[in-house]
Amino acid sequence: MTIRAGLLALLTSEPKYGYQLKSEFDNDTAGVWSLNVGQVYTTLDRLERDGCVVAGATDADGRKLYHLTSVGRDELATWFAEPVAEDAPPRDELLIKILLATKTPGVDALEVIDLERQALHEMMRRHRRQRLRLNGDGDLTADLLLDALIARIESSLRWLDVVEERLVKARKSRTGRSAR
Amino acid sequence: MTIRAGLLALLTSEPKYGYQLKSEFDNDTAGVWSLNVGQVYTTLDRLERDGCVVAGATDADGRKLYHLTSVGRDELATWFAEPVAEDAPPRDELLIKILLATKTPGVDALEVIDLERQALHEMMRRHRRQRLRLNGDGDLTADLLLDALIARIESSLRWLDVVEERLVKARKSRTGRSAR
DNA sequence: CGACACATGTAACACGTTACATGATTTG
DNA sequence: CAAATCATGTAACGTGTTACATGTGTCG
Repeated sequence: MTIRAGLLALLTSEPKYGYQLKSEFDNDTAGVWSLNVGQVYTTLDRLERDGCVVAGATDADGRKLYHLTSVGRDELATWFAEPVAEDAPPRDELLIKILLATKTPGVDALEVIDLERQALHEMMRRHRRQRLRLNGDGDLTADLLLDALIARIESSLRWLDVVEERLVKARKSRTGRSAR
Repeated sequence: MTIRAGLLALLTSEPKYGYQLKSEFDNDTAGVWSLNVGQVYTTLDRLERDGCVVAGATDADGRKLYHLTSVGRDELATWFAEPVAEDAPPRDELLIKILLATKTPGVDALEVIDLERQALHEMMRRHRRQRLRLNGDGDLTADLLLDALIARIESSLRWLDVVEERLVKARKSRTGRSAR
């Protein structure tokens, strides 16, 4: 739904062609969620099939321009009008993984936590570096996006600490009992 | 990948049947990511096709038991050994939506933010209520999961505040200029 | 000239999701 | 007895993803 709605959003201002949509989406998400071009075309096909867009005339350079229809406009309006956080949160691989790690025999949850922590730190470093690079570009969007990503990672890191603490505590009390 | 790996993880301790896997997964994720039973069976089919599990004999009650194979064990080990946060973060609908809302003509980003904020607050209330209910159950996992979800929502809410602030600031400076 | 960005598409597949069908067993 | 839970499955579909094929234009 994300990409589909994203393309509709990009088409509201004016008709655009596939490759252009890819570039704009990439820019608007600061390159964080770069699209595979092929996917833009397949998604456009589906949008056309569903009557959300129509492929009008080509532009001066022979590029096929897609126009938003009223159906598409409606779908987009609905997307903006309905909150994302409706029911269940999206399945989060990190959370599920850690929870299962604590319950799976033969898997040391503390090791998994450490691994994920390192990867998150690396990710955060990358984001911070990118934010520094962008600083001064005046690109508000990119800045906001990076803020969100960094904040989310920090939240994950704090959570990993909490989980680790509880595991260590549980482990200590267990060895304490068995060592008596 | 999440469900697939999840089923493998649940099968490490002993052979299990489909319905059992569904219940255990639901429990392990505190009902937050409840599985559709049908999906368990289709995923098991795919796992069998890929040689990760084999359907052995049925148990005393005639339920089909799936055993983990060495291939499955390997795949699971790889899953645990590779960090989730590898490259790009998962496409986040909320972030993309807000970013696009600020750039889409005819859409009031402040309204969208407000809507999402309300939904997030509602979600958080639900999680907190559930955490209170569970308190005393001694279910460590559920508690940890709810902690993570609440923390994530708080992080999203803070971010929405930041975005709103910047938008209001930008809007003010614009009207200030035009009103002169 | 060679590499790279631009530009459009197709084929195949993985994963997830929903809805439907069917029947046994348990329990209020 | 009726309803709910247990239990297994199938069919159809939507989205996303990758890899591949193909061609034009541009720039060093």
